[in-house]
Amino acid sequence: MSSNWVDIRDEIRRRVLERELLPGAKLPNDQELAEEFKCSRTTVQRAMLDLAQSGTVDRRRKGGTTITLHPITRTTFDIPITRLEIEAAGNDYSYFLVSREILVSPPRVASSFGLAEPTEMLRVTALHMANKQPYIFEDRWIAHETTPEILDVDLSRESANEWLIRNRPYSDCEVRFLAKRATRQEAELLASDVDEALFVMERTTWINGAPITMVRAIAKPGYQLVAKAN
Amino acid sequence: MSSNWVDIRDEIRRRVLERELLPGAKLPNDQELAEEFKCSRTTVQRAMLDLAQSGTVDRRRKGGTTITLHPITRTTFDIPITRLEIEAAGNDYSYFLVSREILVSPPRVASSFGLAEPTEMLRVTALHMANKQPYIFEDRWIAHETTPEILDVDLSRESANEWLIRNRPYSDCEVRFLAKRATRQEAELLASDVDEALFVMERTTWINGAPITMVRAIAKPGYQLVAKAN
DNA sequence: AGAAATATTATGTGCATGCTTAAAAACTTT
DNA sequence: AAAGTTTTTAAGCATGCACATAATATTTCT
Repeated sequence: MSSNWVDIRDEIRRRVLERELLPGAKLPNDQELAEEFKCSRTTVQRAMLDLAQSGTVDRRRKGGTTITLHPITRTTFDIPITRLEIEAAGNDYSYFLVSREILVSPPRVASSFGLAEPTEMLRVTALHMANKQPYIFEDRWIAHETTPEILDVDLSRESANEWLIRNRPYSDCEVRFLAKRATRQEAELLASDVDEALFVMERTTWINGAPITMVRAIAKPGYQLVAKAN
Repeated sequence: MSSNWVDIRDEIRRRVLERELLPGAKLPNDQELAEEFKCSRTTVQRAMLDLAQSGTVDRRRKGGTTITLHPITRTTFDIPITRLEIEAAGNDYSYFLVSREILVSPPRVASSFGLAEPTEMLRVTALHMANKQPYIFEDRWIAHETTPEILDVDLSRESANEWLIRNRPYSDCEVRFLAKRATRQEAELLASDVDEALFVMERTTWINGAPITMVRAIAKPGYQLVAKAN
């Protein structure tokens, strides 16, 4: 007769779906819910933690628990290592280095790191391919002041992507998604038309405030990032 | 001297960052960690729950806890109601209905719902504006078989977005992000060039298997979706 | 009346303990 | 050796209890 925390969570969700609980509605306190569901307050707490994390309810000390007033769509995306994404889809992965040079970062890159001054950085561009077809074009800036070892890595064999993920963990990461028109170079490498709309995943990482890398993963035409919400 | 769960989580994170724990490494079991941190197993469990949810560790019964072998970037995006997003940025929100008609859904839409047959649906297009400037163009298909009440709503006053969110909760939601070239109509409405690359957030929702709505939110040129990971 | 101090209350966190469950490992049987 | 069975192990779940903390409500003081 008594419930586990999943049952409680699902029952609250059901009440929201059935409109027995409307946005802004106040729930009974944990103690009362525990009595209703014939379980301990700890179990209710566990269910409420989950509902709060998914954005279904708001919890405030003394204020109690309320159904979120303005429902949002909360989605979690996992951005994997490109090689693994390709292999997971059962395709053959290959990679080649397009360019590698040391340059002063343009303002766009410096400002993304929160740096006032343009700095010398290692700039690497590379192409990831699935079944010999272009898949993702990677345009990367690496703060070689923070990660000097990268200068000794043979990037024509191993992608900077993987080397960094394995050897330089980060403490902070900012992700942005955007669309951009294909430049002539991008169009050539990704086998698309110039001016085609391309989907871009941009990631900037730091370790304890020091910049590590900023990468634009520019996907082939038609690429979609999919996730299930809730 | 004893730790709370946040301290434990942060210490494990630190060990990963400092490469004291490498990907694939096995952690001591909860009991041993509890002794190390001089706290109860429950507290360790709480920290591990958080680390598992953020994708830092993998936990398997009997298998124990290991540092995630292939680190991924896990990001949570909250997609708010457009009006609230605009108002939160301190801008003035306005909205107008562009079109409203009943049409047979094209294959692209039907297949997004997982429907084999094309079905009659209500198709609504509308423009959301910030400070009188175009912000997001909304191209929506509504399964009026599932939600007949929508036919009586005055969509020139209230956006379908808000009416649905308030009146038709969903049990399942699929989100996809992509880039598309501006059509002539989109370019006109969003004050962009034809062929400009536009960022699209597409959401499809169901309630217990029955389709509710599919919406393409087509953002103005230059729009970026930003999130902090971890 | 308005400000400051105090009490109240609901959630948050932690502890000790025991039972459940999935999966690996060990063992048996074919 | 392969296949099936049992055992063991480590994480997951649940309980009851106590104290911490933050936000609100109430009272006291000026």
